[in-house]
Amino acid sequence: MENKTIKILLVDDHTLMIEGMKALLERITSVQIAGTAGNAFDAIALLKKMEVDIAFVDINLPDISGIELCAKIRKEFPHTQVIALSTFKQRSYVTQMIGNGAAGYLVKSAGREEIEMAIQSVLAGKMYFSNEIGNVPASVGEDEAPTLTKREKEIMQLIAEGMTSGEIAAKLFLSTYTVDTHRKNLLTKFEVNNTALLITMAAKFGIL
Amino acid sequence: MENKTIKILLVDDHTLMIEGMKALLERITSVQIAGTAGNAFDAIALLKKMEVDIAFVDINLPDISGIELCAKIRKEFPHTQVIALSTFKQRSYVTQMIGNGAAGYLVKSAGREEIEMAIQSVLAGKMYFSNEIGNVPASVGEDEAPTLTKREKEIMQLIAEGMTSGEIAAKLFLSTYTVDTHRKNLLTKFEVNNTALLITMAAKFGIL
DNA sequence: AAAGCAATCCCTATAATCCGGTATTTTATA
DNA sequence: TATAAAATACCGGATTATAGGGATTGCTTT
Repeated sequence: MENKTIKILLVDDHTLMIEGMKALLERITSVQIAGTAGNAFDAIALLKKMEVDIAFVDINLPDISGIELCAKIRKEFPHTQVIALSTFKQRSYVTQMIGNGAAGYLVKSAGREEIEMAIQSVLAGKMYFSNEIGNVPASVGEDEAPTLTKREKEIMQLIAEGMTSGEIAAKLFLSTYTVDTHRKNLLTKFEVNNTALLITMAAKFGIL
Repeated sequence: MENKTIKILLVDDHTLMIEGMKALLERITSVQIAGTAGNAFDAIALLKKMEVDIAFVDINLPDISGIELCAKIRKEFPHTQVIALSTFKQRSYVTQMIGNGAAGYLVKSAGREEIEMAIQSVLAGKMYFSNEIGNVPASVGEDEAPTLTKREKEIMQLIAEGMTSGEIAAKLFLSTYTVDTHRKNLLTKFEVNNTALLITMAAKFGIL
């Protein structure tokens, strides 16, 4: 593990971010950028073609969330370790990423040292978390976020953006009845009984 | 400014916090605890009676928010500098505190060194921010959170907790009409047209 | 092949919110 | 003490959301 080059995959839809990471990583000998992808779909395609040791995955991706991608990678390419990338804000995501198999979590403002440390830690089988995450919660009796289906997440997002059931239905080419059913299921899953509390919970869990 | 004792006011409704701070600060020569208050009202009263160099203000106070108190202090007692105290979570408040004249921002888990540094910085006319806040935003084109009245905040909170207008009215001994009016005003102030988006925005601004 | 789940659609009735006004009473504050 | 801002209360109509059902299709997993 010491004298082999470490193959890295970068997944982020912000080109600047990819470029920045590349520039940083290329200065590290023993590291090689195996590929870059702007979305989860391309990332999976690349992983099928090559061996990758570490995948840096942005939490916000255009197609599916980085959290899902993380789970997918861990399942289909167990050799590949995942390090999550995010802006500092969504610390509620940290828990979710860990739950889905991420080996590390870096904020995007991290410097070269942090990234190197993350890589070393993860290859050594340890987890690494960005300093900026801080002396995080160890959170008091936090509840688990319910598991949502793709459609539910999509609709949840649109509700949070202020769209009515009718508008959502129109946008997704569905019947309003269908959207209503999904809403009902969301309320049930979150164990709440109105939209206001639904959004509050979703925000707490970092789903928004 | 060097050889004078620095007079400090502590404002926090958690007695333990006050005690802890006192213990820390008393070890620093040249610092003198001028007074302590458990709410904004008492704090103002104390400020009227004595000269205070630095006020440590908790963001969460029982009567009015620390943010408002901060604005008030800066306005009525310009000689007094304000350092905000908060738990690590509400970093969205940092921006608001700065906007309202705070000279510093400390997380409650800060140690003696941090507090000393904060005091020194602030007296030297510089701003101080807790390490744990991190290389904060410099935030990209963020919108300003609208200014809410006390009642509005209160009702906003209850809406977020999932209560209906009727329930809120009962709890606050108000007419449902009144609660509805406040809701309307909230929607107007946030420039949204339903509760879902209202909560989303409030969460973004860290009001919840 | 059966079971389970996700996603779709339908119906009815009740409850809650939203929109557009208007209007009085407190409380701050200049 | 004016005057502004906040808080209170009211009305009617329109729109949306919620609660309680039931039902079909397709996909995956056992």
